[in-house]
Amino acid sequence: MKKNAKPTRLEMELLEVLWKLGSGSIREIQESLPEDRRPEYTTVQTLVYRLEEKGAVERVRKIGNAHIFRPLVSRSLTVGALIDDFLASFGGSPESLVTHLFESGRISLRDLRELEKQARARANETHK
Amino acid sequence: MKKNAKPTRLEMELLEVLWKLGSGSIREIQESLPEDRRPEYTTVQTLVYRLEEKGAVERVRKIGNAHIFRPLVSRSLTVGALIDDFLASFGGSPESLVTHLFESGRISLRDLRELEKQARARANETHK
DNA sequence: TGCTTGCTACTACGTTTGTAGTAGTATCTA
DNA sequence: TAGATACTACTACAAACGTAGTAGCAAGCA
Repeated sequence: MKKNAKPTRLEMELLEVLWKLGSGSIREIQESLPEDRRPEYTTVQTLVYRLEEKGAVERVRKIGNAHIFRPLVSRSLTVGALIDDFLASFGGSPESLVTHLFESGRISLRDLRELEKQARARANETHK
Repeated sequence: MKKNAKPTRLEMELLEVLWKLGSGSIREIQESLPEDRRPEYTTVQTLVYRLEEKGAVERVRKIGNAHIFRPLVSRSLTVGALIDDFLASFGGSPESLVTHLFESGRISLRDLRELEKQARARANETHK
């Protein structure tokens, strides 16, 4: 997963859980998933094993006979990879994406102004 | 493809070609693809057939013995579906996406201001 | 009109992804 | 300590995707 990490939809859901929990067993991961789409225990297990093969998670210790896993990739880098891939897939620049968000009504002018303000605030903080 | 249309990466590339051309034969579509990743003729053919099954394109007429295809879905609706799906997949709101774009340096404060300005301009036009 | 070339229709196949079952073992509990 | 329970390791499998080959027919050319 290290290079060009791009988890699949379900893998991403498991990773989100691990990022939130810090670490956890298969069972804990499974039970942290939203009940409406919670796969069987062994399905989650398979996914965790695949993430392990890809180097996205690792076993840190055992509790009883259960392995505890933790993420090896950061959320922000992973989301970044997803965004890059997505932008490439629809042949768009970040600007065109934002434009589309606006034109399709997914984000309002007000939102944009607010985001811009926050961005400026963060930029200032960083540079102070 | 009508409901919840979500073309795959390659399907999207073919659709982009058709949106640009208006309509075209398999051969034209294939040759409009960037040379560095241009699949074999029959690969493009398979994809076009699949798009046809999904109702994303249709045959409009024949030239010689070649069928001419044209898209049945609009680019903006399709891109919109992709964006929605993407946002759902990483559990994000449009705002968080824009924020991430900014924080990861994919878009600058200047870009954001510019986009916001353009957005306001378009908004004004629309409401006048 | 016969030949060559291009296109169609169909089939094939490896990989990825989502999904889960099974056999066996380690733990805990009564 | 024997039985119940939980977890592991492994296997399976269908659908979606990317990729392309083959057989046969149709069109245009010599």
